[in-house]
Amino acid sequence: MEDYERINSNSPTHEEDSDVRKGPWTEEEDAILVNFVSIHGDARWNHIARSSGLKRTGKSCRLRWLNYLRPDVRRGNITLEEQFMILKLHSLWGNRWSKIAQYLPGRTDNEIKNYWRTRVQKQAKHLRCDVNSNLFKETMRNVWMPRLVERINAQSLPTTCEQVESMITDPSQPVNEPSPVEPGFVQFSQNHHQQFVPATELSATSSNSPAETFSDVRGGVVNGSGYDPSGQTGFGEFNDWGCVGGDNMWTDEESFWFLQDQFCPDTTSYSYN
DNA sequence: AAAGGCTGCAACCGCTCCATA
DNA sequence: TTATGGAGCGGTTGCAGCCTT
Repeated sequence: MEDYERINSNSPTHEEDSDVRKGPWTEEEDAILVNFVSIHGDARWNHIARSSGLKRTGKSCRLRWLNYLRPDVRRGNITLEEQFMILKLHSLWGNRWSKIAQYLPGRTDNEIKNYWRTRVQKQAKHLRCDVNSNLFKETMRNVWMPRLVERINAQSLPTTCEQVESMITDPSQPVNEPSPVEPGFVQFSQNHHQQFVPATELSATSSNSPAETFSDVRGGVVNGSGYDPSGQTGFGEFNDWGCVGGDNMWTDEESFWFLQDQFCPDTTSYSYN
């Protein structure tokens, strides 16, 4: 309790002292919570909130622990495999963030939700379509996801498409979810961690997949908007969204026109802004 | 250099579900 | 059966830091 009193020693009034604290957590609060959970375990959050002396709600303590303080929380950028998993699992389950998070070890539902809102929905916005629209789903399924698989396989040493498919587990074999590999899932192994991808989706990565079609048309001209990729010879790597990366990174507008050309070739009324 | 806009993320809110008395 | 409290979930908000003008 001394810790908490020290934290809040600058509180001006007794009335305010009795208020529940909100907002960003301090290092001292984090230390108190970590110490308390290490002794008493991560359950009964209201009890923890009261007993620890933290003037936080149980919900706030739980959230802070799960999303930030938990020792197995993974930080850093979302990997290609994780991006693929998010796209795929969201297509299966929708906004079931906690369920999706179960298949991304160390990632929290909050992190995945933020990723979806800030990255994926941004792309949908640029396409002037809803994330639940057929256009967007087609874009995900036929461009972004196959491209992600290509890049994942390119990174994995040396893994061909056939080798990836061979990693599909026997659906008849009983396993515990979410790890080891769930029946019907494919295991990617990279950077000392593993990811699991529903095997049903790997069929889209075969040699006849839309990804090949996509590759074939790289550098094609997209008309009607002032965008002229014909000047961009020698494309570099495509980024996560099917756009060219590196020095030849496509802008959002360029990728917008490219994707429109792929999926709405007959439409000329769209505009980018 | 400064101001305003934008982005990404941490945290909160409200609701639902579930266990227990 | 119903009331109550705790836990968990998805949606939303606030803000720090970055970017653009």
